[in-house]
Amino acid sequence: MKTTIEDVAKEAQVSITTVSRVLNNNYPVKESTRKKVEKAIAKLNFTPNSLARGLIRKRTYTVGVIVPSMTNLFFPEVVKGIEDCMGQNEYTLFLCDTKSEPEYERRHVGRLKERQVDGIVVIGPMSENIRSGFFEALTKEVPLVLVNGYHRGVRCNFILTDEEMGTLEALAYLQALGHRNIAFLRGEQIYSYDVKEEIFTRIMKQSNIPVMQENILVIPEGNSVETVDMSRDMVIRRLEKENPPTAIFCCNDWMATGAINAAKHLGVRVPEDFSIIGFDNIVISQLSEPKLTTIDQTMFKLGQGAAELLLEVIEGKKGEGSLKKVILETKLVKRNSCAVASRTV
Amino acid sequence: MKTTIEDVAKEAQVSITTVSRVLNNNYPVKESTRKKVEKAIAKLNFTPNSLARGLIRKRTYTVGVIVPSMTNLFFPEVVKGIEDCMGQNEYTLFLCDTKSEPEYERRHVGRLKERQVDGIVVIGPMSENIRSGFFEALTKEVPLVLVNGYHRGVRCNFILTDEEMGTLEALAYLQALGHRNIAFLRGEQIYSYDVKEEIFTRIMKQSNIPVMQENILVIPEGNSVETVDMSRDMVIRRLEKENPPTAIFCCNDWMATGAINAAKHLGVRVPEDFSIIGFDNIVISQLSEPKLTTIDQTMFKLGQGAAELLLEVIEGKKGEGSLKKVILETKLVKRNSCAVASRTV
DNA sequence: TTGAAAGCGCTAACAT
DNA sequence: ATGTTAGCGCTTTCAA
Repeated sequence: MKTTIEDVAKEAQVSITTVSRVLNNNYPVKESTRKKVEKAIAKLNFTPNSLARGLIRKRTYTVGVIVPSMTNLFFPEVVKGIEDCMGQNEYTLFLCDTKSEPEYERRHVGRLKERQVDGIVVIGPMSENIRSGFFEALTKEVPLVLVNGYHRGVRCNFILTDEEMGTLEALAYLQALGHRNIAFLRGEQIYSYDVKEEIFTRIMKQSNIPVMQENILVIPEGNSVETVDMSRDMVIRRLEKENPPTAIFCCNDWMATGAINAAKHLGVRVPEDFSIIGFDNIVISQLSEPKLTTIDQTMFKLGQGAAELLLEVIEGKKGEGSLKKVILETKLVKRNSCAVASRTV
Repeated sequence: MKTTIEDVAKEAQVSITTVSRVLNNNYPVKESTRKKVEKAIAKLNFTPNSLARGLIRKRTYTVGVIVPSMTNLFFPEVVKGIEDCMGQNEYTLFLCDTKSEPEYERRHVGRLKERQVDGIVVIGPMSENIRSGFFEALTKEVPLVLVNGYHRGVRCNFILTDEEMGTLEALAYLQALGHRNIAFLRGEQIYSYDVKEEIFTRIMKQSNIPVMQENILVIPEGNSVETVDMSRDMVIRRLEKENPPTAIFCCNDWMATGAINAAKHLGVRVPEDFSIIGFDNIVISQLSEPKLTTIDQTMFKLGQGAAELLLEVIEGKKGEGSLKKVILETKLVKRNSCAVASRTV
């Protein structure tokens, strides 16, 4: 049998209340008594049961973190930020992997509620569950923060990076280097790619550069190892065609890595003959030769920010009425994959 | 106020016992009663409180997972394996990041015990805590499985990959390709590097190849982004010296990536002029050009295996006496960074 | 097939 | 400064 507060009380010859008091250090206890109790605790190797504590206090000091994938390089970075902040506040994290299934996402939320978490943060929430009102409803039940995946008009707490500004900055940088014939590489389906493409098109128009359809490159899967090879092949094909671009904007670093490999394959020099800019600044952007110039999504900060926001909501307990949308700035990280355009169109 | 089982009972006009029975589906309940209760549950949007349940049952269906780092590419893969197995068994994971601090590791264990987890798996446990007997003592208190970090004579449940065999296989492969002048690249301190170096030295001796001290390359930090650049510089220096090796064995894929970058920097062709073999098969091994030949540590399986082993221990409840040591085989993954030696010493 | 009642280990009034 | 006691929300005998 596990030792309980009662065993400790007996051992120290005091009441369980007193033991509780030295445990929580929230009421005056005579020094000598405290010593006795502490000795008993040590002797019995007593560990308080936080289930019982949580049951009464209605506070568990746990939060749930839901991610679409553990192995994606982006999410662990965010989780780290959350853990960094929450850990300091004595919270422990539940981690749930949805494998990008809306169904699993809902199920995990259910389990977390059963476990009486003090709050939930969902990184990259599924569109389906945002649109259906699932998260709006959840917001009324439990402190909730969504990281990225922002949709207009959805009444939830959000924290996100300003991908529009980031795209703008990347494109401006390329243009400042003299590039006019710029390709755009994206994956299918995901909302943030749409946003980026829209901005790409707009900027090209504003600069009076006709957008060639051949310069919009779309691969099926945007966020995995396979993405690298898909991107590589796609870029090779484009580079071999007429009027090859002098630069490429990639919607994330996986794609940009593929672009670097494409150039290497063709003997095209990066950045002298071909400039490549990525997005996210995940760890692989520092692994290539040359190292990738990219837009930093500051994932660690995103995590910290999510945690801070969640803490606010938990403390606030207002539930509704005081929803927040926090937008973090992106940052251009200049490394070695971009240079002045060597030729003009 | 949250709705409780009592509210449901009132709504359905039955006793809480009956509600509990339909919740757990463990005693006969008349169909019509069940319907009533289910309707009440739905109407009140009732979620059972698993703290209360855990308090009674002495079973929480939670397990703690402790990792030295979230962002290391190796650990998330293992965690995914654990989650895959545990998730199917209705478990939820607590995730704890120790930042490689023995002190944090101990503190997290303490918190997990308070939370009454049914078991704990520690991935890459800190040597300090293994040697001090901390984990041996813990084994007597709670179901515990250690992933890697095996030390002889330590009475804990272990699961690990056979790194000795893996090293052997890698070296044999290199030799079969005709390489005799082989370099060895490692980081400091970590036990598994010691094991690998020992084998390297032994094999060289067995093959009557004098081990040149210049061929043992040691960098300070073996397991982070910085490792790539450190390795790159280290390999460049070696390759520029007398009698350069025709192949290199790298203790992990970060180092191997650095080696590839070194070759690229020097204009040395991989694999034609220089063969590189890595270890682990983390995701970056598929990103480089050429793709890395490496030894697969089957991290996902490692995680699954750990989960299965933990489940056994939890069910078994024998606590001691029945400790297990599970060893997984590694696998040589032939990709494109190794080829027949172009010259001999 | 159902219900009453005794806790699980702890906290927090309320006494003393 | 310390102790008594009533629960927190649930499961599980035991009885009906």
